[in-house]
Amino acid sequence: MHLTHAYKTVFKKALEKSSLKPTKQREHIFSLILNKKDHPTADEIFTRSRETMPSISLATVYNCLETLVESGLIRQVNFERESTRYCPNLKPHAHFHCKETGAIYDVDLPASLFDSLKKHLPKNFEPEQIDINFNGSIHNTNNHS
Amino acid sequence: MHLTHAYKTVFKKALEKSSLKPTKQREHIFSLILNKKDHPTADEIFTRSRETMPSISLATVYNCLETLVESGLIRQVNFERESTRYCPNLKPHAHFHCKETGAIYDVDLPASLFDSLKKHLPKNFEPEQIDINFNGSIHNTNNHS
DNA sequence: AATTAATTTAGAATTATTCTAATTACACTT
DNA sequence: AAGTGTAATTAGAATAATTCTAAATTAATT
Repeated sequence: MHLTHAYKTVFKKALEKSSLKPTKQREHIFSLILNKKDHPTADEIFTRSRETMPSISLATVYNCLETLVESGLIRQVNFERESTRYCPNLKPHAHFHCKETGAIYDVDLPASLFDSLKKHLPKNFEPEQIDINFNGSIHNTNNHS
Repeated sequence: MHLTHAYKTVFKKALEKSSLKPTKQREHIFSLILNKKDHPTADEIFTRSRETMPSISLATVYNCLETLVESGLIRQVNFERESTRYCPNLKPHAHFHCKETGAIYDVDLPASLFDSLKKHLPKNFEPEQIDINFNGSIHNTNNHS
């Protein structure tokens, strides 16, 4: 679990811009999220963290996640009232939530689609974020060969 | 707080289709949501219910809301991990959440937009519901007259 | 009227998250 | 190197929305 040099720079810059410190714990959690992009919950991140940093606490995990979100390095993803999940994909995209497995998939979307969504808002509405969540199931595509 | 004849029929039909009973409490809560469409939380609905039905319990409010959602009469609306809110608008629409006031506004969207969203899913992904949530603020449009 | 099944109810339990207060780590000065 | 100040981490308590449980009520059916 390790950040590449490039990500290390991004990490430091992003935190310092909000005058936050690039600590061991923050870096550890960020690298965890970058290296397994399965939209883990805080608790899952806590469990994974402990494998390589046994002294970290759950409160720290929550704190670090908050600072990473604040500094724009990761995004929160919410489905209904399930535990918040975390996503390092910063491109414009939506999420698909499989109601059978609970898994979450990124769905890339063109920026133009977000633009046409915005066009439907009254002129004085200023959106900062747009969340698009699909909920459904994933069919088996059987090959009858 | 009263359902029109038309809505009473819709209400009964929808519940009976899922073999649920059109009880006083369910009707009361449904009419409350229809008559003040401000996306109330369960707790707000509980408080409002008590004004005219003082014996209703919070558990019943949660139960009724669940059955109303199940039978398709109302929709749940979630923002981040805030309390779930309830919405009787069944047309395709999105929600705008004002981060200053916490208010939620319906944003009507053409069905075509939902269709083009769906086109970006892999072929075996079967969406059942699409939630679109804007988060932002509402500007003052001053009239310099 | 008796029986049955569904609904309502009060309160306990659960769970994700936030809060609190104490400790630790670190940069900066002397 | 020791001292100071600030931010970060930590453990555990507190909070809040929701769900669960088991008993009581209601309504429909025999």
